[in-house]
Amino acid sequence: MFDKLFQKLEEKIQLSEKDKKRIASFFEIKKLRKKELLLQEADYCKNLAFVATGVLKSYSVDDKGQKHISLLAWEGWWVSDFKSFICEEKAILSIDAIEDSEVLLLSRSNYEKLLIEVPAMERYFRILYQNSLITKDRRLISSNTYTAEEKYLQLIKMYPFISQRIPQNLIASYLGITTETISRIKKNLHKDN
Amino acid sequence: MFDKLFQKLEEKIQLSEKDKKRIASFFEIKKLRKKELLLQEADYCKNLAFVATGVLKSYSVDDKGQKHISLLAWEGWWVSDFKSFICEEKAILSIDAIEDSEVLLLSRSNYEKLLIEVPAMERYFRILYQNSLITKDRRLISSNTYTAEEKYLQLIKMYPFISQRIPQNLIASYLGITTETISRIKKNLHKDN
DNA sequence: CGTCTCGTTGAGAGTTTTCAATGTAAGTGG
DNA sequence: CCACTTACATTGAAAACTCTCAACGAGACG
Repeated sequence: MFDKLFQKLEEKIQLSEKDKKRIASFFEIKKLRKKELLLQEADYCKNLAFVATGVLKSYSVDDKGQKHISLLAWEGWWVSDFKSFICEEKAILSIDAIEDSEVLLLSRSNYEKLLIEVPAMERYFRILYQNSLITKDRRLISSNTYTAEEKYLQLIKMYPFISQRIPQNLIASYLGITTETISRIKKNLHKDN
Repeated sequence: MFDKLFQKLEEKIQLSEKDKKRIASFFEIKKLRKKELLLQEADYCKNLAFVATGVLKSYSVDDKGQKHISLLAWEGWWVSDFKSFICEEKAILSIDAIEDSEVLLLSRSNYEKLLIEVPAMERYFRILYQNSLITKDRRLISSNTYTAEEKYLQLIKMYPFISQRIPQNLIASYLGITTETISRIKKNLHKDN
């Protein structure tokens, strides 16, 4: 269960066996069935979740009841309603499992303790957030700059196998467009060949 | 010149006078005239910039020559092409001054040194990035969820005085819409009163 | 077999952009 | 101080893009 976590941590920082044991002790293991909720909107987000296996999605729901996916979290990714987790406010995101999944949960107090007791983790999270910022920046530029078709093509290029694992309607929601629009984009692409 | 920097740092971490002197030694001061470039697209982004006074904007230019502002950086904000800075790639963003400004530059090698020599700065940047992530997340959700009018109103609510300092066409670019659209939104708002 | 989920298609509606023209305020050099 | 230029905002009309709604189809699953 912790293999994936340590693998990801060790991409960015060095850890002794002792560190690893200490780190593991801060996490709680949770299994999720497909569609099961990890976080319900308006609850407090008590954990940072590391996805060991499976895929989760985090999303918000607007006034008209439409879902907007903010993150697709695969194995090796972290997911939470960050603002709720950090600021101890009510969550505006919900999080659930797209497939049966296993996650490692890190509570707020354990997060703080971990950062202090294992200084390398302070560094790990700084680097993780630094990289996430880069990704988010590009997504934001992309979202404001490109048409639906361009955004879709960029996504496919970045994650060629995404449609084998994520239904089209969720991909659409992630891109901020409708599933019908994707359907038409695919049709046009075929025409052009 | 460094007052603003220390003020911002001390919102998040504690610093001794000795730390402050050490920190200051890593920075280089630069003054920018209105419209002067801090970073040119396709150059390498060699610095993290802290805005001491003034406002800068970072933006990308698409195939059609249109500018898309990714960040408006006021006093107390940091700005850079993060990906270029961290990964040492060519920048896709340009950065210039909207007003006469003063910035403090932190080079890549000084950044690394600073994080190691002053551990509190590791913590500072972790918290800074953590908060930036929260903001970016909300912007991304907003960008994918709301209409031009809703996005504009949200921005005005968040930064009531923004239009006193930032021309409308730049605000439009920041929101990923056109200045004409903002003009029409304002017209409609007056009608409703 | 029936139900549920997911994707496709068409037609019409809505939003935002594009392009072009005009207005207005501010800044510069003579 | 005026004339000229430049930057920025407004308005209209047409075009482009994407959505909405509704119907239909295909596959998975119990």
